[in-house]
Amino acid sequence: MTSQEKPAAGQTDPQATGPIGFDAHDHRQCVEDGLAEAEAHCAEAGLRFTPVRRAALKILLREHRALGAYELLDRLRDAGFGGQPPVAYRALDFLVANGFAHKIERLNAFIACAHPGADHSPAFLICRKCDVVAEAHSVPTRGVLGEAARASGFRIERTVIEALGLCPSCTESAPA
Amino acid sequence: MTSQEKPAAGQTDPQATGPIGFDAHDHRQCVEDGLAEAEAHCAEAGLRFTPVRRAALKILLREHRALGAYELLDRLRDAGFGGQPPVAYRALDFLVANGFAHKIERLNAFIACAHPGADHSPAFLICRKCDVVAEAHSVPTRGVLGEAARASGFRIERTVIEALGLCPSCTESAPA
DNA sequence: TAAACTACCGTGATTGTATAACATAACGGA
DNA sequence: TCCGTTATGTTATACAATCACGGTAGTTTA
Repeated sequence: MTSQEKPAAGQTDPQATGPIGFDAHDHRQCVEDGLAEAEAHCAEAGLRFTPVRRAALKILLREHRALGAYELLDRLRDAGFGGQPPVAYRALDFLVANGFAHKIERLNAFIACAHPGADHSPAFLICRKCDVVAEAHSVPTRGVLGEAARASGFRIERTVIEALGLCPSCTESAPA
Repeated sequence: MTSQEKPAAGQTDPQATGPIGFDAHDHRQCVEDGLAEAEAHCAEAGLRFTPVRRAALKILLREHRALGAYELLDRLRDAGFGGQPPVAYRALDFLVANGFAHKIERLNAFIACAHPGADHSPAFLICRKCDVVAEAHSVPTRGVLGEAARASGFRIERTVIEALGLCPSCTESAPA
């Protein structure tokens, strides 16, 4: 784990305003927005937004980067929840299934959704140097996959679209 | 593991002609082609196509589906090579680094390249029912990732493009 | 009100994936 | 022949994910 300009190791300062995706914004606000959004969506859909699930989402929102399952588990334990793997994985399953978080396959890690509420197919830009992750939208029926699927009669259900490389700021410090 | 129209469990008959990608072709031939292609490429590029690496590629070519690292390891052990994880992973690293095989992130598994020789960015269609994998070409600078990268100044180095769903034949047997 | 049901949570153990760390053997050039 | 590089073998361990079991709390049903 490379935590660079973070105020405290292991626990990000919720007051901080820092880079998300690749541009800056009010971090404190988006944690609250994310939780409120999830709360509303669950209430409407009859889903149970339980304490563990809420805590897990809060941790992911605060961090605003991809977190491994065991990292999340550590923090859940610190927060007074169960400390065994299934505790984290069940919460993550719920969050991912309902679009509040995404799994980054390349990293075997999870990140809070940057566009809560929307039912979408995400695409990610992942910086290999500073671990920042930016989320964009993709359209499964377009692009190479869509063409190949149409041509062969394949029915797409989910897509994994991820790019690994250097984010703008890391590109400057390590050119060529 | 769901091996459907395979003649023997665990060990594919090298004489068989069966579906690859989603269409049929001469399987025996493509194993030999793949090995010959790799051999030639290594000779030209000054790479060492050692016995383990050759055996690993042969196993992947024979199977023609995504194989887990430990599955590959078992077969390497059966073939008289070292039985510890790094043996498989180092062979896989070599094959992937030189484009003779690809990793399917979604499955944590590896598959022989279907277009040997070409330096390319692969995209995959993965059937969740029969585990067949089809390989297509993608162009990193196009599509959602390319647009997002250009817009933000991100420099793409590698991409992971995978679709999960139902292949043509599985779609028929399980419609809706 | 009590029984039955369901969904969620906690825990222990296990399997699968991947790499670190270190020692040895094989190859190639000075 | 010596030496540096590369590949392999081996041990151990970190990290990821799931299985299986039992308990609990809330709801439904009678």
